[in-house]
Amino acid sequence: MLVMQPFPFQDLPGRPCPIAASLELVGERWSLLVIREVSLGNHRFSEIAQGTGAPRDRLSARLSALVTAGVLERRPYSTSPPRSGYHLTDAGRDILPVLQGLLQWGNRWLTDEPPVVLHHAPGERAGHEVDGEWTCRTCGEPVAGSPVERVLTPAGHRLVGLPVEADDHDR
Amino acid sequence: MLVMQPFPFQDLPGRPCPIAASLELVGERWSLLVIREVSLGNHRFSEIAQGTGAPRDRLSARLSALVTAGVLERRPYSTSPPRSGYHLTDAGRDILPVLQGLLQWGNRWLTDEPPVVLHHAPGERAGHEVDGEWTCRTCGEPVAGSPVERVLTPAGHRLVGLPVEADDHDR
DNA sequence: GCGAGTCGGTTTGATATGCAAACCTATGCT
DNA sequence: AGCATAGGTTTGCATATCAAACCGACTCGC
Repeated sequence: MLVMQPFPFQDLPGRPCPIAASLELVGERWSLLVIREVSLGNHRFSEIAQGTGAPRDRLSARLSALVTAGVLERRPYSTSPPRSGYHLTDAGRDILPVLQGLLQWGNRWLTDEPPVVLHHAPGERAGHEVDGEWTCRTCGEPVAGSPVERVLTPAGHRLVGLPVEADDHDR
Repeated sequence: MLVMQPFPFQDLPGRPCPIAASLELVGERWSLLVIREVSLGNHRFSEIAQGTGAPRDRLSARLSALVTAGVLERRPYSTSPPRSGYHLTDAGRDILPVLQGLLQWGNRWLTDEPPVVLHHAPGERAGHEVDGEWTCRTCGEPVAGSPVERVLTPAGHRLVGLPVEADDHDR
């Protein structure tokens, strides 16, 4: 299932952490908005530029980086002139819950009148606004509020407090 | 429930979108890692600096911005010398699912040997790794894969395709 | 064939931001 | 006094970002 380049966690500036690693790939400005646009069905350079508001040179750089990272793929839709659209890979689709989390957080805390909300089961009578929470697929329980333990592998550093620096009492 | 400043969605560079608005507050480099550190129990400047690896001046700027945004609050823990720690507000705690999403995505796609994983119900025999998904609290169904409709308010622009520009055929 | 327009970028030059390292203030410790 | 620690701020330089101009390949209308 691992199609992307293994990420060198130990090269991260702070603690070796999957969150920091993820942000190295998709945390730069415009990157997540590019993924949003593509997920909305806007696959072309000009559409993504309009939807995000990103400068064209930044957009070009981000698109290349996201393709290299394996989050997007280029897919030709015309040979003359040669034109390609950008589409989500499996990894790209798998990051959409993060965007839904940001959407819900923004709607909850930043406004009384959300410009866009998600509706569940839109055709049915019982359609309702999505009220998302992060839930464990294995046991069905919400992750927030459950007893959760963070388990570290040897490279994982200490979670709380300062790491013990290399001992220098002998110099 | 809205304790933060209402965000001017219409001032965003691209479409007026809660995701973009959220990223304006927490999308800059180091911000989400600062929130991660505080959520781990590292409340002091030097602890956060160590845990994130952020330069001290950047950290200072991010902490101030996050306090202003209402994601963190300063809480004095010593009067002489005057010292404060940084703690999550309700809004700050509410963004942790986004970090869990990034954690899981990084663990899934960036490595075979995650440096840190979340374990559910650690004391019990049935403890297991968290396999999170974004689920609707109202109906209990996963959001991914369900029929979901994006509902726009008037300010929400078109989701797909380019917006119709102001007509200029008469000049 | 010719001019205008579109698409997907790249280049340019000014501005803003990020960075490491040094510095500063207040305090405690001996 | 002399040194150490915490929590920053300042400095000087490097990098990234931005808006705007430019470019090559093509299409369309005539």
